[in-house]
Amino acid sequence: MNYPTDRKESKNILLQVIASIPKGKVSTYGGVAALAGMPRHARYVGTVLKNLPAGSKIPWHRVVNSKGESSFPPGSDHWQQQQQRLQDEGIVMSGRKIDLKQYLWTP
DNA sequence: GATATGACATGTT
DNA sequence: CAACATGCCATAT
Repeated sequence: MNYPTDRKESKNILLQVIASIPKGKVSTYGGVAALAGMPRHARYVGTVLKNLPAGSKIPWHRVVNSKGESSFPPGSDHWQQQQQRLQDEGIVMSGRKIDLKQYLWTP
């Protein structure tokens, strides 16, 4: 059998990957997709996170775009949430971006 | 099934 | 470095 074309499965795999990002590190949408074995599905990762029930234990804040920025509109609630949580994990930001060279999770 | 949308990525200006 | 253009692909209408 090939790789999971079942939406249900693939979604769980993505969530599992995201859940395994260690505290203090981050990953990118594309990175998560790749680690989950589905290249070019960066946008799908976003779609999945969007549908997460509020209060989910999934560390969605550890997923940023390839530039190391939050994908949310600067200043928005989610944006602040994310910034806050990342900072609480010891991640230092230079401006609105974080240094992927330093914080990107590489298993 | 055609068209639009989006928590993306990458290459060009 | 920032703005713009293209490519990508699952979902929603």
